[in-house]
Amino acid sequence: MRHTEKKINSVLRQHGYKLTPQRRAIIQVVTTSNDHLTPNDIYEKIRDVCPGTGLVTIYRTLEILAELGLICEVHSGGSCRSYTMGSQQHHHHLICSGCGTVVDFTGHYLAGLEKSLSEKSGFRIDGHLLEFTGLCRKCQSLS
Amino acid sequence: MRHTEKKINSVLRQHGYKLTPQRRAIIQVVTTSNDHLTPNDIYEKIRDVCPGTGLVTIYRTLEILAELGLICEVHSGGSCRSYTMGSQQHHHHLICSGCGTVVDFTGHYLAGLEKSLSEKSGFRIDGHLLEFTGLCRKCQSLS
DNA sequence: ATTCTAATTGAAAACTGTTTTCATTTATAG
DNA sequence: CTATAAATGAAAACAGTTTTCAATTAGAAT
Repeated sequence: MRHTEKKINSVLRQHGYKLTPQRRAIIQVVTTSNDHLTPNDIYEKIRDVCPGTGLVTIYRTLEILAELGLICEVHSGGSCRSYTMGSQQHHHHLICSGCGTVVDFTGHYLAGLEKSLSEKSGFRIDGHLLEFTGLCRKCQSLS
Repeated sequence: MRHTEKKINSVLRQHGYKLTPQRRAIIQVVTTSNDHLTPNDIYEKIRDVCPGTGLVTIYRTLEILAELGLICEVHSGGSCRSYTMGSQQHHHHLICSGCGTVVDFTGHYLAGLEKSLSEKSGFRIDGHLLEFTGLCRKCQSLS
C-alpha cells in the first residue's frame, strides 16, 4: 500500500520537518508518478509545480523521505539512482541493464536467511537490498 | 569455470587487441584475486606488478574485458562499480551501518527465486545483488 | 633485426552525479 | 507579530568516470 501525498506530508511534520512549498512539490511529483524517477527527472518535472526549486533541495528531500521509509531508493547500476513510491518492505527490483526498465516484485524470500545470518553473525539486521539484473525481453531481441 | 590468465590473454589477442604489459598486469591482478575489485582497487594493487599503470588504462582494459565476457561487472549499490571473474561464486554482503564493517557470505539462496522470476518476467537474468544492513554486535552495545 | 603503423598509453582536462558550504530566507511555535 | 531553528539556492567542492591528445609501443611486414 502506497503512501498518499497527504500521509507523507503528515509523517514529515510528525518528525519535525517543515513543510515547505518545495517539499510539497517534490512529494507531489513523486506520488503522482508511477516511474522510478532520478533526482534529475524530478528536477525537470517540478518546474510546473514549484519553479525555481533547486536540485540540491531535491536531493535533500529525497534523502529524508527515503530515510523515513516513505519512498524507496533504487540503485540501478553505475551512478544512476532513482526513487519510487511503494511499500518499502520486501520490495525488490528486477532491472534491465539494456534499457533501464525496473520491474518490482514482492515477497518474503529472505526471512529465513535473515534469521540464520543474524544468529551466526551477531548482527541486528535492519533491512536488505535485493536486486536482480538482466535483459528484458525487448533488449534480448535487440542483441 | 573461471577463465585463466592465459586464456584471457589469448582471447584478447584473437580479437585483435595488443598484449601490453599494463594489460597483462591488470589481468593478472583480476584473475588472482577473489574479491570484487573496483578500478581503484586494481590501481592500488597494480603498483607491484606494473608500476606507473594509469587509472585510465585500467578503466579501458576492464571495459574491453567485460565486453568480451571475460570478467563480470558488478554494480553494488551507490556509485561503486566493481569487477570480478566471470563465474566466481556469488557472494553477498552484510553491512554494519554503524562502523561500515562488511561481512561476506556465500550461498545459492536465490537460484529458485531467480528461475521463477525469469519465467514470469521474460528477463534473461544475469546477476543479482543482495545486501543486508544492520548493526554489528559491537555497534549494538554502543547505542 | 629493423622499420612501419595503428593501437595503446598517461596526463590533463572535461564531464556527470552528488554533497558541502554558507549567506539568506522562511515555516512555524510561542 | 516575533524569534529562531530549519530550509533554501548558488556556488564550490568532490568522486568516479570519460575524453582529448601528443608521445610511445606491440606486433606485423619487411
